[in-house]
Amino acid sequence: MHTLIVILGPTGIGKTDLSIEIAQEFNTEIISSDSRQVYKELKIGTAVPTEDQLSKVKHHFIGNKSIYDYYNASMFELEVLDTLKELFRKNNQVVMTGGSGMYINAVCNGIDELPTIDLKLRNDLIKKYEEEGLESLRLQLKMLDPISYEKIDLKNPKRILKALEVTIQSGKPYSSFLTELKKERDFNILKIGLQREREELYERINIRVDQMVEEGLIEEAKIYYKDRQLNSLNTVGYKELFECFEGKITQEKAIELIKRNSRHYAKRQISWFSRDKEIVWFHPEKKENMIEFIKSKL
RNA sequence: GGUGCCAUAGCUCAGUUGGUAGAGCAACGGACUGAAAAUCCGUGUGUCCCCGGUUCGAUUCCUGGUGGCACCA
Repeated sequence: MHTLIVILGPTGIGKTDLSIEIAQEFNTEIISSDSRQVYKELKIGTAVPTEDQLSKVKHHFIGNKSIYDYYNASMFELEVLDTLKELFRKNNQVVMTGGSGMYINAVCNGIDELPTIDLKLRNDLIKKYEEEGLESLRLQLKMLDPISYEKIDLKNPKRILKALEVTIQSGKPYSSFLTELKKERDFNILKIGLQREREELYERINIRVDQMVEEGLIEEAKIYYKDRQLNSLNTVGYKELFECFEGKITQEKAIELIKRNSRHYAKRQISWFSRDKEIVWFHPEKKENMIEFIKSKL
């Protein structure tokens, strides 16, 4: 039976090295489940594995897209399933590692099919939001899709925009697309979560940000300053430096904010993962215990 | 050594005419179905430096400590 070994945890916890060792143990390859490491232009700020690390184990979904491409969790799901089909021909186990909870869920549980949104429609709705405010979008949603209106976080513009664009594009309410069904996969899934003391995790994050700066994060961000409006660049490590380039904050302040925002991000990841009862938690240094656990489940 | 000022949340500080306290930043908790490193929601977390005194009641007033800062020696 084929097994997907998912190694997950917040940013900076130590997934990269560990997953390489686990992949080596099972003589297999790694799928990255990281929504920002897919962009080939973003290297330093997204902490992609080094050349040395990449040479040890073949990685997929790192640097396979461009920041100028449109990409999302559904596309990731389909592409990963394709890749897994290939990989399972030669390996009974495949490792998937990363911290993007929604991307991991897309692969493990699937997400419902939605129509592709016309770019003009999306921009029109955003324009409407900017000009008329959230209340106007709420009223429209209440009319077009009362079920979503009841269920959705009405203070979150992105949620309302999503529901509206799907409803308008398809002519059917957004809520009618949501099946809440978990898609069956033809492989087993083992979820391993990595945990550390909060203080230790934050210390690691702070140190890593300083390292990124030494490795040239500021120069990397400068290259893409002109593209700062892209969603792919609405990313911790870049957006703060763009503020600095605009003269709004000092470089020192930007680095401080990168650290803080990385900590906040880590916390959000912890919240997300803590809901998933399938995850078995380990300390990142307990590699032997993890391998023992994985083998017992194969 | 003397004089003065200060000591309140993790930090910087406000405040209480005596009824155990609140801002900013930081921090903490949560939500999440194609933008997700995104987006959104919620929460003051406190021996008010210490020992006494006055008082029904002291973080607040008083004595004495301790620590810090400034000035004078």
